Amino acid sequence: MKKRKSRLPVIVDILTHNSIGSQEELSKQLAIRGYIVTQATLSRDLKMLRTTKIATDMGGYRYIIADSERLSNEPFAKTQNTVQSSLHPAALSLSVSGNLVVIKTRNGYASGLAYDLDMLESQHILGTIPGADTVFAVVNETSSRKDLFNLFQSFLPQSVLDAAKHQFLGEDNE
Amino acid sequence: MKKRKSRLPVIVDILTHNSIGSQEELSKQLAIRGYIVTQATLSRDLKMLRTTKIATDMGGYRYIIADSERLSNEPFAKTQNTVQSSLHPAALSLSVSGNLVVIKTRNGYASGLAYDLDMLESQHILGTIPGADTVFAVVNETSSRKDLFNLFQSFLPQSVLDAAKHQFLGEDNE
DNA sequence: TGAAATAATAAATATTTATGCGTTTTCTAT
DNA sequence: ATAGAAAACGCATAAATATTTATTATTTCA
Repeated sequence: MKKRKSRLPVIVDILTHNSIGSQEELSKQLAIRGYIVTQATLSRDLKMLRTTKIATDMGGYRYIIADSERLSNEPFAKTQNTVQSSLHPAALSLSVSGNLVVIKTRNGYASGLAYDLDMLESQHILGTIPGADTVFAVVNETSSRKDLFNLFQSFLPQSVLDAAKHQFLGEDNE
Repeated sequence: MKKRKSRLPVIVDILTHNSIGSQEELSKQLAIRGYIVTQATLSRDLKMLRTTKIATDMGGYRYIIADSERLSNEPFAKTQNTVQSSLHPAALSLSVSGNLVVIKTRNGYASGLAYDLDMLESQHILGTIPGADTVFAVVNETSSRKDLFNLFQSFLPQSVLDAAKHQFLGEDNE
């Protein structure tokens, strides 16, 4: 049975949009989607994806995807575009410095947010790199701050945008 | 016995400069430095530090420190400044884009390199965020490329610098 | 086609990590 | 100084994860 190829993107998707704390949990989520595998296989899958379990600030754990898997390889671009265009609830703050946007998230959510940001396929964002609770996004040199503001308007909660508004109006406003 | 406070920075130091693949290994390294603790305690320590085990491309595993612990809290600034000013052997390449420096490292070493870069406390580097094999460093807007070149000259191997030299001489050379 | 090589997987097991609980130490406020 | 609370810790064990081994499916190519 060679389901691995189709399964890995699904795992990425699950981990990105859910808080999965163990391989058993993941197994159940996969089962729902028609993939029946043992924990042993998941251990290998996760190693392959360079997934990693990290403590959340809720006291538990959560699997997140390491950056390089998404930054360079990007073999999973077109999963099952589950990007709900709803505003991203895990975002805490946003700031801009030069061609760089820094988004702080609740711990464990950076990966998911970066993923969703990627999925927008905006010409204004050249690439993202998530940590555990921080996303760096590199901005296209030709994009204006107004472009960015518009982009994030449909992506981040109003409260976050409000707090960051001055960032988009300062100098360099093209 | 309340050694935790003094132990945590040592753990950060050990994980930063060594490839530690299990809590047993870490325990041994700590013992060498005079900290005798059980695995149970290390499990708690590592959770507290938001440390995480990630697959290396050597087929094994390695603990790395999550970014935010170092980015925001930074309670461990002045550990035992074990920053050997020797050139960083894990660095593979360096590139500059705008106010951003991107350093590629061997897998698992980004965290350590970012840590050492932080330790330089250069005014030219505002902050770093490590992934598994990539470090993003945000550059002070007022720093010149020449400043950067000088900075990295004493930090990265000559071969890496050579390959990146043109990056510092192109446009925007102040 | 069919033999050999490769890859994916499960089952069982080994290894590693997390945690409940009881004890001791440290801290805090009186 | 001392009671009470909080934090740190070890021990034992539970829970989770990684790996060994064997099996089956898939690919390759003669």
